[in-house]
Amino acid sequence: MKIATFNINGIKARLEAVSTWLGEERPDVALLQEIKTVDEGFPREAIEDLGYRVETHGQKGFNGVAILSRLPLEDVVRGLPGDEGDEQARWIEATVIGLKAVRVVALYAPNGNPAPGPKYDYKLAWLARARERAAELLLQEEPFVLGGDWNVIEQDTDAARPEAWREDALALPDTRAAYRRLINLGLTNGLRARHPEPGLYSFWDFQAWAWEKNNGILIDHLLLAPQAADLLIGAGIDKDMRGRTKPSDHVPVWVELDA
DNA sequence: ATGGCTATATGTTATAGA
Repeated sequence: MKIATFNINGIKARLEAVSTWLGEERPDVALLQEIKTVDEGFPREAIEDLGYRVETHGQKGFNGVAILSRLPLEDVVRGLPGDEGDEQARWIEATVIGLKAVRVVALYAPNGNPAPGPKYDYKLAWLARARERAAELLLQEEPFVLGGDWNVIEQDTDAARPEAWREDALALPDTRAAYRRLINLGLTNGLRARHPEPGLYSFWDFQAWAWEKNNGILIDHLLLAPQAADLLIGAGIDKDMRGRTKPSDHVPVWVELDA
């Protein structure tokens, strides 16, 4: 079961790029972020025609996540628990029925800038809620994958220019600490389990020739429960997507599981 | 700090992204 995460930065602008990618890479499951549309605005038929089931959790203009799957989906749940007043669409779960059942989450963590401030407070609270949900899922002792744009630069080697991010909400010590508290529940970073080397990135800014200068950061991650890490076969980044026509500023990151 | 690119909707400008 190949599971990819991809922040597409708007499905309306990215339908062609996403369709081409699905056809070439054939992920069994695609966890999408920043669909930037309400559910009714998602081009469901176009994706279904490619052989994918579609489950969305959208909102108007910003955010929004989706799960695309060539395999059956069960028990779809929308929203991250822990704050009834949170109206931002950043979390959707489903169980994928492959050779084994795998619970997957498509998530879009808050950016959090400017920090300090209310947006940063929301980010830290959101990461704490994600940790609580992960702890709940771990109690079930079944395979799961938390895939998405975590908006966290885990360590300086995940940025081409770490000094440029030192004061940024993506790399501040409190951000890294909140992320580590989640990882330390016992989750495995699928890409890093196979590729620990520096210089791997999943985002390059649209501005200032970031792509041309390879000024990137790694912030899109698939975090595996122990029962999913046991099934890990391989992992990678579809880096070439960033150099194509009308790209997203993110590229897909994927894992292959024996499931 | 400024600057600058992209997407969306609030739409000939503002907001958010990272």
